[in-house]
Amino acid sequence: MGVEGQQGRKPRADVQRNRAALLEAAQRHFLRDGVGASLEAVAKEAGVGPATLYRHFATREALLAAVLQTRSEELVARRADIAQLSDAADMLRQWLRAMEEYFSAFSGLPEPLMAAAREREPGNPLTLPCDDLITTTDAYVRAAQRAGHARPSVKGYDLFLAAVSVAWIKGTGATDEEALDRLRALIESGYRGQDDEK
Amino acid sequence: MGVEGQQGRKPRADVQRNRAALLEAAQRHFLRDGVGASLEAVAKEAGVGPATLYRHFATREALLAAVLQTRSEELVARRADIAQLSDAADMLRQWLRAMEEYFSAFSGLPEPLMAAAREREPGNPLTLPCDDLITTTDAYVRAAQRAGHARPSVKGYDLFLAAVSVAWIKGTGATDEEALDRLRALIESGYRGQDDEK
DNA sequence: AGCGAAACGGAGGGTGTATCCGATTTGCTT
DNA sequence: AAGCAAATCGGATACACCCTCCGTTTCGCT
Repeated sequence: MGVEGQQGRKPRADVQRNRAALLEAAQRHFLRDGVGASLEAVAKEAGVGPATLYRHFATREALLAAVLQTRSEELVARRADIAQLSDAADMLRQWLRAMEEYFSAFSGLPEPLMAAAREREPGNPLTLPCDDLITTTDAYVRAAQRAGHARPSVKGYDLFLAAVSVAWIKGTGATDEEALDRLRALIESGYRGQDDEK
Repeated sequence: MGVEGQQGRKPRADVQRNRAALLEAAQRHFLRDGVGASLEAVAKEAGVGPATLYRHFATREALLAAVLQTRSEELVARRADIAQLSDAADMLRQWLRAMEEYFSAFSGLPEPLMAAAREREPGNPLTLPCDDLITTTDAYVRAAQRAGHARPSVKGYDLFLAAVSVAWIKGTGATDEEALDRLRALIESGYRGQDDEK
């Protein structure tokens, strides 16, 4: 997986400039209107034509993935912090919370995220980050299970789904923070509890 | 809440015919394409112009609510069956499952449903059925709590949210039935477990 | 400064939503 | 059976958004 070392030509200045302008405009629009924001409007605000936007980001998902890059790095940083904790239960809880906040970056983000989780082809730019999150979650779950803080039957993927769900509900704006807290408590109690099935 | 007894004129035949055709076409399209189906296509398949569709159903939600009427009645029937059970825990579990199936009638249905739950105005035709479901869920939760099968801090609304979430995930088509079962188990374990917080 | 490749962006085709208004259908009356 | 007025219909239309083609412009290199 070596990087092509030789760059036959220096990248054009306008390319970088436009890309940056597009990302900034997209971030604003995604924040305000959710992931369904008008790409036409994004292009206009960035001062470029529609074609330029599509040349830089072939699909809405590609643009979304690029905009999420920053937040993704924040998440990695938080993951490093969390890894410093001593209690496996705390680690899992905080990791779930960090994921949930990541999923809540823009309203409607859970939708394309789940679509990415569905596809096994790497055609979707969101698939890779998604898979990474699931794997990480599974590691935290296993650690919690070894410490006796999680039921053996729970999988990392399950809690990934739970975190996406909470983020989805939050994104609909239908509920207050209090109800969300109760839901989080419900989930936590759900993976902590005994495996008492027959 | 008396019905206006006098009908100055017999309702026109074409009105009823068109309404029925629209509902049938809408049902087919919602089933195939989810709640985002093209209303234009629905009108065409029903053999009417777009204006006729909008005259009968002012918004997509109104059409959705009308199409859901049938399923809503099925749900009421199941509720009667469930009320015959002896075990409060069984009742709650089966009611949650029945709701979840109702929410899964069409792909994407949870979205407008949550939007309806958000609005306090009865402008949205989905708000009323929604409120009814929450109230019913709360009744089942309370019964389960009295029998010691549910934590006291859980509210009906919480489990309504949980059921909507599971339906949403199912609707994304990203997961197999196995993962959904684990998620349901997680939720059940969540509301059954002890209230062991400090 | 000039050249060729790379990038740009406006124009345009396609789909979907929602509304206006002249034409049509319908139920009722005579 | 025929006519009337009101209710209903549906094509035409305005608008928004997505996405792509292609002639024009910009940029890096020499």
